[in-house]
Amino acid sequence: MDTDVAVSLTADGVTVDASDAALLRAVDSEGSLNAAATALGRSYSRAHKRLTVLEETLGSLVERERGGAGGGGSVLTDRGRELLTQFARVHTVVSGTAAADVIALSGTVRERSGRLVTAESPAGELHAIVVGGDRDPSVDTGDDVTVTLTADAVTLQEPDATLSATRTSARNRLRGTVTAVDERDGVATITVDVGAATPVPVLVTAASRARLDLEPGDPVVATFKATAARVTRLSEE
Amino acid sequence: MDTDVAVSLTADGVTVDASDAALLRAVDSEGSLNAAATALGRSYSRAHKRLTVLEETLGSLVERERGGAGGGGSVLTDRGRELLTQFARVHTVVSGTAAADVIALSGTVRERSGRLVTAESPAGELHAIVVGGDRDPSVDTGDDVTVTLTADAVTLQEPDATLSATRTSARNRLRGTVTAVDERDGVATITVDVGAATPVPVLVTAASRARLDLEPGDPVVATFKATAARVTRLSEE
DNA sequence: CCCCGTTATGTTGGGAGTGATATAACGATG
DNA sequence: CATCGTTATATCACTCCCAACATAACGGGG
Repeated sequence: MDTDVAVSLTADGVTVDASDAALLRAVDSEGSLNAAATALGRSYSRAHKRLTVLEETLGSLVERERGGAGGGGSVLTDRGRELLTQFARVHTVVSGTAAADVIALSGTVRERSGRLVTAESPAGELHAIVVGGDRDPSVDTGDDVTVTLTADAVTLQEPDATLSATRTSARNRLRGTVTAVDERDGVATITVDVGAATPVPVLVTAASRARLDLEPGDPVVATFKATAARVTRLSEE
Repeated sequence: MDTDVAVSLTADGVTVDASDAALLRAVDSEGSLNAAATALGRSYSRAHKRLTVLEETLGSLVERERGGAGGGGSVLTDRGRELLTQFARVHTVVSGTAAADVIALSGTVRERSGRLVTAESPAGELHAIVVGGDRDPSVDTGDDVTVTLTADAVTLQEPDATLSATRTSARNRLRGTVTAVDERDGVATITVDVGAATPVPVLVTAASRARLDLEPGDPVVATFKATAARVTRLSEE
């Protein structure tokens, strides 16, 4: 059961999806809208129509010239290239987190101020933020919630390194013990039992794992930023 | 230009998308497949057909009974509810990162071992991992790359807190100065100039901002995990 | 024994998106 | 001035998806 995501950027009613980005990318590499469409196995007429619709609200994305030596051609404008890089960046970031393991901790809300929520859980005190979601009834004190984050957002520390806690950002801090280590390709997934219902997977580099000398049974402290964790009502699950 | 994502879970050829999850959720709250379909404004026949297709490969998701007092009804099975929570968790995590600001730093690869890449950048040395992406030609030494991550993955520290660096995971560490502070709803976006082409936005809680006493002009150290940052070839943008 | 609302199944028609095709305009090159 | 491959535009037919409709089976309750 692997997860995949479809990213799209939307502005003023138009939404640029992956196929649109692919079209722009093909125009950039092929040099003409016609060649781009056939390279992607799409019809020229549709590609052209789609492009004009996009440009109608986004401005000029492709500089098109007809006639001339080779019959003409198309080149990406600065705006088009900028749109492409923006899409690529969001895509890599989002698909990156989609590939990461998900951590879910359940607790009850003790306090809320603004978007910041503090919750009690078997693993300890949790700080996280609410994301102004789609159909998300706002979280309130006393609610049963789950705090979700990704395995790559968690940092591991030696259990006695408490002194530096005050010098950095306020962070979640869970004590636990290593239950499993899975290292491959320079990256290690450390499974940590923090007292929650389910052990927590943590993604670290092999270098970090070696430096901390982590083996099953070792005590560790797992920390993560409050802004990297999201709070949702349990009913919403 | 805001970004939105469509999450879907796929297994054995079937992909469960948001509308499927909504259907299951409606069945859970309405008590019958018929009521669920009409509540969602969808036709019953289609909903039923879709459900059977899903169950064909995922196993029983909904316990259906016909006849009886109220004519029957449908209840989610454990598997169905489990699928629903899994979907919800992935959804909140992914849409959470989609809502966060994207940080992009450009550099050139100096070394690679496994999925871990070390790159040189104007801001300093960067460590990040390659994500086994779609059409991603693997990154190699000498390549011009961009390292992308989200603003919520970056931690801020006082500039003189260097001593604790060795006790925690190997991390990226960029010195810089605060150029802007935007605090609202208990969450602050700190813009930091780290020497890169573009200043870096960092998302912290208002409490952290107050503790570190961050104001424009102040020196800070921005740190982030290597496993939270992705490397992509520059041509791929 | 009838009633009722549900599950189960199939058929039909319409609408949206798209490929395919046709035609015209374009303009540097030879 | 003819050529050529492109852009620009319009139309037609096809496919896919889905709502709508129809029909049957089901079974506890009145």
